Amino acid sequence: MVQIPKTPAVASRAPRSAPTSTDVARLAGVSRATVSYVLNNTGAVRISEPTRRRVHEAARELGYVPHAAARSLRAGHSRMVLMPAPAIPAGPLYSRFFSELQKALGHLDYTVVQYGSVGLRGDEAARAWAELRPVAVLVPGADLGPQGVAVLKRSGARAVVTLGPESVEGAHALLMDHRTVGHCAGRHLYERGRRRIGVVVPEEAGLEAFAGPRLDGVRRAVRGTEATVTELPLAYDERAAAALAARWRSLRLDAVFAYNDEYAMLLMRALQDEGIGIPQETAVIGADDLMLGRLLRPRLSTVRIRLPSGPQLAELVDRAVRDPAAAPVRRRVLDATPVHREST
Amino acid sequence: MVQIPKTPAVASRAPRSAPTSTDVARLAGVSRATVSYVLNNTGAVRISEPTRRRVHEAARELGYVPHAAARSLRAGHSRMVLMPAPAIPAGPLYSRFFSELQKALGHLDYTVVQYGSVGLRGDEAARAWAELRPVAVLVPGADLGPQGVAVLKRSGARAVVTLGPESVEGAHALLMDHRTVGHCAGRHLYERGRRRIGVVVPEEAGLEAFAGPRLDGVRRAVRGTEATVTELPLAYDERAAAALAARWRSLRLDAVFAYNDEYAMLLMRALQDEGIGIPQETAVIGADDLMLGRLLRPRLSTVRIRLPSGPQLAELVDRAVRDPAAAPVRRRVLDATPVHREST
DNA sequence: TTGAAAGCGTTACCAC
DNA sequence: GTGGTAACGCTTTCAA
Repeated sequence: MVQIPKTPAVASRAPRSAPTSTDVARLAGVSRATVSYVLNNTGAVRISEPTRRRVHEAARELGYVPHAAARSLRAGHSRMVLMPAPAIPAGPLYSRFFSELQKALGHLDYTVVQYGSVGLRGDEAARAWAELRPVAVLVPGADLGPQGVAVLKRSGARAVVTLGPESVEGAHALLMDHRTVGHCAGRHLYERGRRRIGVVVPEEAGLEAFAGPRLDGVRRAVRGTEATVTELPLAYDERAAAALAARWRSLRLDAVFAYNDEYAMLLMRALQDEGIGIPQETAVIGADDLMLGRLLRPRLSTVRIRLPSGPQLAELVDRAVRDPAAAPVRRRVLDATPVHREST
Repeated sequence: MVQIPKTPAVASRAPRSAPTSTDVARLAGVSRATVSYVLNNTGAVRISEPTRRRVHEAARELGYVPHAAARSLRAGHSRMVLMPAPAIPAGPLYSRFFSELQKALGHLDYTVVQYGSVGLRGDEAARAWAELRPVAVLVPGADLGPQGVAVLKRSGARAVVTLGPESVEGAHALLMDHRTVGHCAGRHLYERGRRRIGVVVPEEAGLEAFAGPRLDGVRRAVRGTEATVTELPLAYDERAAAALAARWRSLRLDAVFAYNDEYAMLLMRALQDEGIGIPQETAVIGADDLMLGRLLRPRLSTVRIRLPSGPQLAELVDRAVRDPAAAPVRRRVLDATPVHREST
């Protein structure tokens, strides 16, 4: 029998485990320290050119990839920015916003990671995030309490930023108050002479966080006037829309804010099928300014929403990370403007 | 001068760094090993009830959160499933698919993480992912070559699954061949007597990966017949659509496959504004079966796309992880069926 | 210019 | 039952 000596590094075509810097060092005939110096381009230490080449060569040959966990364990910190992945599929507005933010943070050399927090809620989720020891955490929505913020900070997060309706003790807050959207729509309708305003409230789960404030915003917009606001629960579904349209005239409404452009299209179609004149008999306004709305006939009036730009927000995060002791930022960032087209 | 001894654990209300299991052990008056046993509920070792309580108490008081990096470094593996975050905002179909998958993997006790790979491409991206030592990697699109797969596997990934048009050497492949979608649309139009078929090709960046195959699919569907296929570049923009509609009659087409329902709506609107009868003069079909299409008049025919269910795919990943030596799976998973409504 | 060694937070093996 | 100790892969200080 011939014994084949198995040098770990060259054992076989399918090595049992990942090559380490030790393997690289061995192959290059240098110490682990030297490998680290070369691969990280450490400025303080000069390594001879031939050595550098040998190290690089060896690393390439072995397919060496540094171990992020070991590195950040040693360093005591990472550059990971964590955000929970949205539980419900996000709309185009939000998706674009996240994409941009991700890119901008990437340019600042952060690694952005979306964490799929399945069933976790509240402090449980915060603990799960904290296990990864992110340098910053961005949390949309209201999934995080003061306790959660404390947990994250204690475990090394230098910045916790919430994107939501309310600010949370200890965290930076980008206030995205959807009441503004409703307020904008409500005022637009009121100014155009409408007095009996319906507000669509989606029945789909996960939308309450937006729907409630938008409704509330409309109420505020007409508070102290003679105008009335009627809540209209609606499922995103043709039958439900038809049913609502069928009893529309009995509701005696002269306008409706349809939550967003998609619900607006759904409802508008149903109202038109019912022979209700838009905007003469009922004015319809949506929100989000999707391309969709421009294509409808009549063209759909809407509320345009502007979220903070990626680079702007990225810089805020970066500043917060660099100076964790600074006072928490508290900034309104949801900008809403009415876009008047033909449906109102 | 009175020297205040700073026990790290109780130093101040704002500890400089995260509490470790050492801190918990010290506070509970036990060893680190015992802490580990208690907090991980290690079955093999029996710990007295009072000790357990003391440990839990201490952990709670300090707000102790285990350090994932240290844990997985020690364990030599993690349960992280990594997927690159989509560079362009994904549509509702894809978003829903990912949500479901994430949930299903979560139930199998995997941690799903979307990695924001900004400008990284190909093997560079693969290396960045490999640094995290994920147990499995799911890659949509064609961003990964055989080299990349090799890197990932060498660094410990037990399963690499691609979701895309082609299978990659060494990886499991869920083949999502969008030619099927085009083929489905093309055949539908042909069967309904259409012979001069236009195919919208979006000009937006990032869509080529889908648009090309969909176009190709239409070509295949009518290969060997007298039918012709005309490529129609189109930006997602009212003006572009109007311009295309203006020269529509000169194109002498009797049908168009509009890439998806959104482009279909855009084009259909422009054609209608031009006085072109749908479906009499030109049949229009979209894809993705969005709610949108049902609301248009005429109701939009479409191609319904079914992706694999979350639990199904999660189980595939799990199996692959448990048996990395098994032969790579290679399965077609994109199911397309025509939905005939009024526009064709 | 290079190497030896310590230590980051965990867990698992083996004594006590 | 409980506690010491080694080891995971990496970086960095110090010494040669």
